[in-house]
Amino acid sequence: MKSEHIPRATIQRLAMYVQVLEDLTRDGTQVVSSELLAKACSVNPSQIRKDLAYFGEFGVRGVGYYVQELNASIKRALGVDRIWNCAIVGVGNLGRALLNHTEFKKRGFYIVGAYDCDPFKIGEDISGLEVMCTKRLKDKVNELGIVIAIITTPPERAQRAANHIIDAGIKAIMNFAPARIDVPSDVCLEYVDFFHHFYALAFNTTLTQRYPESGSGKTSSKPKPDSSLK
Amino acid sequence: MKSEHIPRATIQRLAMYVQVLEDLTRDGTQVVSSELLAKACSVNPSQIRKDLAYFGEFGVRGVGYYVQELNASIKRALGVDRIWNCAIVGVGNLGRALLNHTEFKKRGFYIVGAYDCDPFKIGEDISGLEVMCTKRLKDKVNELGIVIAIITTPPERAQRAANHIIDAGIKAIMNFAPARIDVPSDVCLEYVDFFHHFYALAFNTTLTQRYPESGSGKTSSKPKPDSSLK
DNA sequence: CAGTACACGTTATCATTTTCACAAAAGGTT
DNA sequence: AACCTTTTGTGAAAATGATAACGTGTACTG
Repeated sequence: MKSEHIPRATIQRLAMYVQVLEDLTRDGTQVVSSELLAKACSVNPSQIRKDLAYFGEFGVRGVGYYVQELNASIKRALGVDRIWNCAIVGVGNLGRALLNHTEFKKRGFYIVGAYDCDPFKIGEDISGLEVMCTKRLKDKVNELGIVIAIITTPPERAQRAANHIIDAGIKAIMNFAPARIDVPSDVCLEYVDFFHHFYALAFNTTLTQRYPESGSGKTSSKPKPDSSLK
Repeated sequence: MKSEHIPRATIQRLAMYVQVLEDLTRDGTQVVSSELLAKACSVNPSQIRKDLAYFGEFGVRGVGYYVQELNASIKRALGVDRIWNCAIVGVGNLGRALLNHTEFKKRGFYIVGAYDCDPFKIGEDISGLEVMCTKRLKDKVNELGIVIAIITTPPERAQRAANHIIDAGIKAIMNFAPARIDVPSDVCLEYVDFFHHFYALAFNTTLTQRYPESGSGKTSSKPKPDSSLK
């Protein structure tokens, strides 16, 4: 029913539910059952009910879940019913792409600062944001209300970037650089490396081609529930 | 020791090991123990030995693993010891960013085609690649040897893109669009949505701030092994 | 050339996560 | 107003994944 320890997998699924619920909202669907939601997400219906049970009771027995209400509840549970101000550290290809990515604002993650150690980049304007020296991050944290730092440096400079971030007192880091970094235990850290997903895809594809039997050669991950959606 | 069903988590960790092993290679390290590798990856040493055991015996007792050799073995196990030709479907901000991302080629994923349904984009040249109509994908698959399709369309067009891809006979899809899609069971599908990671970060951060006790408010995921690295 | 320390591979144990199964509650129906 | 259908919430069972413990092979030492 409430808190205790919540599996990481649950959090990831909650994020997925939000995605589907927003699709449903756009479609104008009012109510959804765990069964239907489960199908759309390729998970087990009980799974969904269990996941939600960590945070409270959001459904109506015999009816299902009110789409918008559930969506709002999950977002509140995840802590994404607010605005998170972010700074980007490392203005290379990827950093620029993220700065131009409109989805950030839509999802409540506002990029309010861009930092780089390259003197040639400092002063440059990217979609209305002036690139500043990474050393100035510390001064700007309070002024801009930065709570998340996004590392988009080359791998060899990721740790140094992290050090600046930690020094600036920021407690949440999203690391896009393909390198492991060390941070104090009071700092939250997430890695994004989509090549890991590519590796997984390559592996599954190779498997499927070798043993074309069991569906899409899943390793043992997701179930294959029905596979017939509308 | 061999095959059986391999957990998805294992695959993801293997990808991480590769990353660390390549760092070690650059540093000139010859041999690494499961203990050391484990520390660098924040996992349990047994975990690493177990993960590797799915694929064979790669170490030497009393010594450890030869870094380069192990790296090559893992890559072979994952199926990334070859070149995978990819096509990008959807040439928006994100698609362009990926097209310009040099890391793809380094990792063995060659982007050999770019497709979009917008007439204004067709014909455009992006880093040496001519954008073509998505409908032409089918003709080009064999000619270019495309085996992976990358969807970078807006969410509402993701399913249509997927349909074209399936129709073209491609069996592996990497979906960057924030939308669930349906594919036949013989098609491998992976999702990349880094907002899921942002949600997880937001959640953990919120937790940590509420209950600052247990380290970085981990839900229950990774261990916190030692936390002292060099 | 024994002896010893080390680190892997493997089996066994433990913990967590997922699934199953059912009782309780809501809403509609006769 | 009682009944029936539906679908949630939840505890128990099953499956899965992670950790610990142990035995084995390697290399090094004296």
